[in-house]
Amino acid sequence: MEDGTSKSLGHCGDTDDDYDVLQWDTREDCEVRQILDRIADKWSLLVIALLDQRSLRFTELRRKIDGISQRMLARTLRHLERDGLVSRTVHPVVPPRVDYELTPLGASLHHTVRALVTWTEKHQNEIAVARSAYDVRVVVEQEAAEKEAVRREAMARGVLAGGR
Amino acid sequence: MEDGTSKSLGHCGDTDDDYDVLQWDTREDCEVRQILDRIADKWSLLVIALLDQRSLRFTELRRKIDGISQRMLARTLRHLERDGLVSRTVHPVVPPRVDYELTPLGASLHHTVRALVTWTEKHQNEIAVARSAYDVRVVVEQEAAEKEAVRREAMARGVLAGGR
DNA sequence: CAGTATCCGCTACGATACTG
DNA sequence: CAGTATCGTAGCGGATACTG
Repeated sequence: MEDGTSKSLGHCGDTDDDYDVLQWDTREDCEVRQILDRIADKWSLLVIALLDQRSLRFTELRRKIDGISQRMLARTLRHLERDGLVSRTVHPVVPPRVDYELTPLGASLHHTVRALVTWTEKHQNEIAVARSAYDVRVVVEQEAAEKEAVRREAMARGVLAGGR
Repeated sequence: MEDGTSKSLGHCGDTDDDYDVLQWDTREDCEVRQILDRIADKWSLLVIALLDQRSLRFTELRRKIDGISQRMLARTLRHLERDGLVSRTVHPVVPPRVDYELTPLGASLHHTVRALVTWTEKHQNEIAVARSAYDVRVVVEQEAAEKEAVRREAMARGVLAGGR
């Protein structure tokens, strides 16, 4: 619907008095943030990765991406098209046929996306281990806290009893 | 939600009759998808990128990340901690001091995150151009469609008038 | 300072129905 | 087939208040 791209800026990285080595602006309205949020959303990564293999039709994408609704696929594709990452080709035949493929810009992104996916695949076991370790720690700490509470209460009662 | 299928996972990439070169499972419940969604969310990328510079305290992070609420920062940090990407160190002093830093695992991710950010910075102008081009196209097409509609209506009325 | 707890609005998203 | 339009809902995320 609306779209707040009224900002003229071209590079928004060097303003605050308090910034340091960070090479990238963290401000909310920064264009980089916006683009990043768009690219790194739930479906875009999937679509980009799939389209790198070859161009695909709407329904092919739909079938390949488990759990996506037409709505979200259409939305995602339009966003990617708008950002110039994906091109849309309508073949005037019946039944209608629409092909999606990565633009050169999109293809250049894919290299990075692939790296991210590869990293995730490579480390998913470590992450799984870390998660269970964390979950165990939380439970243990909770139990310890409960015992501590009981102990204190008992002590307080002891003091009370002694003071009478 | 439900998950009735007894998957022989361990590696979940090769089941359907219709799969191709894609090296990564697109299914919703796949662990890779879940991890990706977590890493690539609105704040995680920021936090990881910031922590690569040096370890930071809670409030330092809060101040550096424009627009984040305590709630989201705490949430994000706990998620990252749970996934073993960030370590949390409590210094028992007053006032309390808590340092966050990347674990080796988190540091290895950062390399990839950095690549993503760099790509975005590099191509933000191209994307901006693509966007305005797209927006113009949409407006033009809309206007054309409206004129077409008017034309047809006029023709229809003409036919009606002639047929009377 | 470094959080957690509570409330709550907004919108992202899915399900469904309809169009060219 | 390739979408758009409409509606209902769940949960993301912000604001505020409270704790250790």
